[in-house]
This record gives sequence, C-alpha cells and structure tokens, in this order.
Amino acid sequence: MIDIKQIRDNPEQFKDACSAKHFNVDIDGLLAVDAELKTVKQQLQDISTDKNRLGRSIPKLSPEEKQSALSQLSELKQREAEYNEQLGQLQPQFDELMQQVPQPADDDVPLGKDDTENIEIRKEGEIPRFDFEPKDHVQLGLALGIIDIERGVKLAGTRNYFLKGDGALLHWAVLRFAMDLVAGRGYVPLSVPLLMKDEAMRGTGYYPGSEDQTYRMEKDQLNLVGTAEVPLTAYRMGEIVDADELPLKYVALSSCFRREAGAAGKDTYGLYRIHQFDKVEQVVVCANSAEESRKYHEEILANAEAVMRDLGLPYRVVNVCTGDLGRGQAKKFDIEAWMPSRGKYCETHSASKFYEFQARRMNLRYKEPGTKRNLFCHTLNNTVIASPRILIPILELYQNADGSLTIPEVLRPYMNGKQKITQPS
RNA sequence: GGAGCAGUGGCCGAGCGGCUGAAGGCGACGGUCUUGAAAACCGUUGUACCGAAAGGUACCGGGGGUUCGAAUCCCUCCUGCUCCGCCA
Repeated sequence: MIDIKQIRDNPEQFKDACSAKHFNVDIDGLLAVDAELKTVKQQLQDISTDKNRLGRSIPKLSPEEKQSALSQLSELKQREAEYNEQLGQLQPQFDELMQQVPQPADDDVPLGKDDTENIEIRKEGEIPRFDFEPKDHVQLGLALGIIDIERGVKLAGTRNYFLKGDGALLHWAVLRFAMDLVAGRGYVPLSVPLLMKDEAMRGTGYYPGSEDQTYRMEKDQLNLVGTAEVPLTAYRMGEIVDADELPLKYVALSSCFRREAGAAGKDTYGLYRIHQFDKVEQVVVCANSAEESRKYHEEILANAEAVMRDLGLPYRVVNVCTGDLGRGQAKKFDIEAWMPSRGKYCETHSASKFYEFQARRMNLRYKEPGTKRNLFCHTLNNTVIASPRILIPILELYQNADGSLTIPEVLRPYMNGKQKITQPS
C-alpha cells in the first residue's frame, strides 16, 4: 500500500506507475473519494466534539436545561447518522482503490510490456555441449526411475508428480544444501505454517489479486501458501520491532501450492510448471531506507547466485521490466537457469524489493532511534532454490552418455556420498 | 466438539457507567547529585487522524448493541488457559 499523502502530493507519479506496470487504477477517482472522505470525517469529528461537550454538561444541568440539551443531542445524532451513511459508502471505495495503487518502479527498471523485455544484466557459467544425443529431464527421470509423472497425474490430476528413490533424495539434497548455505550466512531458519489467514495474504500483497492462484480452504477460511514469503514476511505483522533487531533475516523451507489458473496449456511438459513444489525462501526486513533496501536486495541475490554457482549451473540475471513487475514490487531480479530441453534460460529465482509497500499493508514498523517516530520497515524476498524446477537443469546438464547422472559435488554429502545415479539394470 | 475462566499502555497490574487515555509498580529517556557509576530525588515516557497552532477526534482483543454518556452493561466473533470428550 502507498501513503495517501504521496498520492495527493504527486498523482502523476502514480498514474505513470499504473501505465508502466499495466495496472488500471483510477487515481483521479481515488483523489476525489479521498477529498470527500476527508470532509465527511471532519464533520463527524466536529459532531463528536459537540456531543462530548453536551454529554459532559448534562449532570450539572437543571431539568429544563437538560431537556433542551437532549433535544440538541438527538439532532446531532441524526446528522451524525447521515454522515456515517456517507462514510459507509466512501470508506470501502477508498480502501479498495488504495489496495490497488501500485508501487512505482525504480528509475533503473527498464520500461517494457512483459517478460520478453526484461534486460539481461550478466551471464554466468558455460553452457555445456554434448557429444551425444541428450535426453530431457522427463526422459531421464523415467529411464532412471526417479520421476513418475503418470502416477502423479493419476492420483492428483494434471501438473502433479512423484519423485522416487534417488530422485526424491536429490530433491531433498538440493533443498537442504540451499538451506544450510543461507542459514550459514546468518539467516534465521524458520519452520512455518502453510495455511494462512486472509490478513497475511493481504499484508504481503497477494490479496486482492491472486485469489485465483490460491488453493483456499473455504471451510476454515484459510489459504494454502504459494510461497513461504507469506509466513516469513508477515511473521512480525502488526508489531513495532526494536530498531536494533533490524535487519530481520529469515529463511524457510516449505511446500508451495499454486493453482496455475489461467496457465492452461502453458508449460505443460515435465516438471516446469506444477501445482506443488518445495522451495527455500529468504526474506529480509530492514530499516526504512532506500539504501538499505538496495544493499539487501543485492545480498539476497548474491545468496541465490552462490547456490547456483556451487551447483555448477549456468544462469543469467535479468532486470525485470516494469510490465513484468508485481503490484508492490519496486524492482526485481530474476535468475534464469539454462534449460537444455527448453533451449533457453528460464526463471528459477525471483528477488523482489518492495520498500514499505508490504510493511504498510501489514502495519510492520520499528521505532526510529533518533526521532522516536514509528516508521514502516522495508521488505525483500528471494528464492534460494525451488525444486523440482531446479532438477530440470541439474538432470539435463549432469547427464552422461551412458544414461547415468553425475550428482553435483556439493549435493553428495546430502546423499550419503553417492556420486552417480545409474539406470536400474 | 462440550463446560468454565480470562484478554487493559513496552511489561506487570488497578479500574467495573461521567471528573479515566486510563491509578500504582517495573522498565526506558532527560535532569539534579557524583571524579565516574550506583542509590536517592525531580521530570518525561502509547498509537493514528484533523489542525499553522491552541486544541480536537478515535482506540482498554475484533465487530455490533444499550445509554445523553461505556474500559466498565448486553450480544457476537477471535485468541489464551483449565476441565471433559475425540484423535494422534
């Protein structure tokens, strides 16, 4: 959420943000509602003042005076009811519009319509050449007996799968490796609830907007998270955090659930786009300073890159353009791994910077030491690793001519020292 | 799921219809004293909104109601604790 004062002071900035990020929000309409709301609230406040004064005087009045005070009061109450009526109309309109106003993108974010206009910042690692006909991850997984999509679909529907034997172990090895790396860099590991109340969904900015993407437990009014970003970022929701606790750095391993509504027919092959996966996610909550935000944005990106480098996966980093940014995101770096079967770099990580957009929604603050003012925190998050999507490049890049798979060195300690996954004979 | 009890400021805790944004204590901050510190004493110490300011308004778990007036009475929801049932 944006500070209404900023919108009042500089509506053009937010109109521009809307068009750059392709959100259609009626800023002028919002300001009109805001102005009306302000006068209505002022009237109501004045009426309250009068009511309070009259009410307080009542015990000291003579019976006749009391009568006239009471009739004045009922008059006031009638006017109050009228203004309350108006308030009841305006406030929801205002809240609704405010939820929709997007965070303007940073100046160094490229203008663009969608992910095709993201700008590559750098490439790391070599794309290997094979001197044999390489298999894709589905063929490999099937041949090695470590991926079973058919039965996943049989039992859970499309976009579901089983990982089996060394496939399951490899999946967990990647996650544990990533968790250890980031926890080793001072991030506090958290095991988190995955069913979140609507408030947490709203606080992180997923609601309103992503209801269709979310599995919802209607009976209990809870939402299955699509990412641990939700419990991690909302962990201190509504609190005034001690300034010397900042920055808060959290990392969690969680299952993630996505309905992938509207993606019908898209990325239907293999383990790329699926309804359920596991992810290690990192979140930073820092002080209200653009410089701090920038610093930690780079830090979480560096953490993710360390994981990719250690796994020996070629990737590139892109600066995500305005049209591909979420409502609350001021800037986003995606890491895209090279996926041979797809013949291109594909998103595996997403590092987002929100400034105070999320903190404001969830009322997450700290007391600034010098001024003693309560300021909204800044929040950031990034994937550390998401599996099985990351198994796509791992399988496809580490396959051998004989059909076996070499296990990346850093994962071997998590697989009892095993070096290769071979075809069952 | 059933029964009972409870939810007050950073914390503890009083208030149980108007003079209470809320006693008292702890903590924190500023000052006096001291070579420095401690102790003692004095003062300050919630949040948000409106206002240039003076000041005003709202908030005692959330929402609603009764009343001229509610932290205080009523309803409801949420959360916690205790007991019972059920399941792990």
